[in-house]
Amino acid sequence: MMELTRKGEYAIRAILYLARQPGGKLSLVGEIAESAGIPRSFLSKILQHFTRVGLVASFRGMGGGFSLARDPSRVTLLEVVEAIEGPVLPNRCLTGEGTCERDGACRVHEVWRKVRNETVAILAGVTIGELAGSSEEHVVDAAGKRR
Amino acid sequence: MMELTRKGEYAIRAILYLARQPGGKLSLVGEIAESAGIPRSFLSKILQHFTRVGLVASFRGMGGGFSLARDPSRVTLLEVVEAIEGPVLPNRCLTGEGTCERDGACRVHEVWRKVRNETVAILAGVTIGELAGSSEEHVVDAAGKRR
DNA sequence: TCTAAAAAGACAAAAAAGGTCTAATAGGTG
DNA sequence: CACCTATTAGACCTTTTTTGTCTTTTTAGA
Repeated sequence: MMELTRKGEYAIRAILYLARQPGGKLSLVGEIAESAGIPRSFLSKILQHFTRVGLVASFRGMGGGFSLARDPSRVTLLEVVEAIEGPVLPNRCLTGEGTCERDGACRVHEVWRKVRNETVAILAGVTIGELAGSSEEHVVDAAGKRR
Repeated sequence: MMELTRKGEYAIRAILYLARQPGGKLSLVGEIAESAGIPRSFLSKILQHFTRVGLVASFRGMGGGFSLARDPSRVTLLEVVEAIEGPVLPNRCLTGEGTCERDGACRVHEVWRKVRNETVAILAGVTIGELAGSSEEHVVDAAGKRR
């Protein structure tokens, strides 16, 4: 349970890719897609969404491309994930749209709220900058040899 | 993101229903279904699964029905949820089946592990007995304090 | 043996995930 | 301006998962 979708994973990979580029440099969809192993058209959608939401900046035409709209150290993992997957809501009753087991004072409800709060706290506590951190840590890639 | 499926919700409701019955009493599928607002045939499948897993005991024929196989105070919410939804794995890379962003030392990985651990701890820390407890106990608190 | 239950398994509709394709739009450049 | 390049928009499609239903079989008791 509680799996991130492929789209979510792609989104994180793409953002990390952008975060690793030297400031100001623009990346093309195709470039990101190939490097991160993401279907190109699908990635296109994801980036468009990030752009609409303001997490990513885009430029059209020759010399165009994508870049992070903010400094990686000011973007949390929570933002990235929620932008793509929607708010963290482990249980429908937290949305207010239903009663999870029909009693007014549902205790299960509380448990899920706790789970959500913890999850949000963890995801909000880590930034893309930290995650992308200079891979002096050695990137020896098995499949997609990248520079 | 991270939503419990309807099946998961039904499962919790059904288990809570059983937990509230006087010890030794058997309940019929139809009875549970109606009382908890669950489609009967669907619930049937859920109960069958619980039975196979050993969380619920079933008896056929006249006078048959279902009951919890253990004391409610010895069944955790984690068990119930995992029995139906599978293990708590917020990210595929935790399963070992893929690399979430292809670097050997993936830091995102660590974050998801933290999320999983916290979630598991919370769900394992609550028993069905506590959740089913007679509602006299009056849950006052907003933040999650449970007397 | 008759009846009341659960068990098993095939089937199916609906929704979500995962992805592709084409046309439109905007920005540079000669 | 004409042309090339890259994103944007949106229609479309396939597969998988969810959410069920229905029918037949098995088991147990009276």
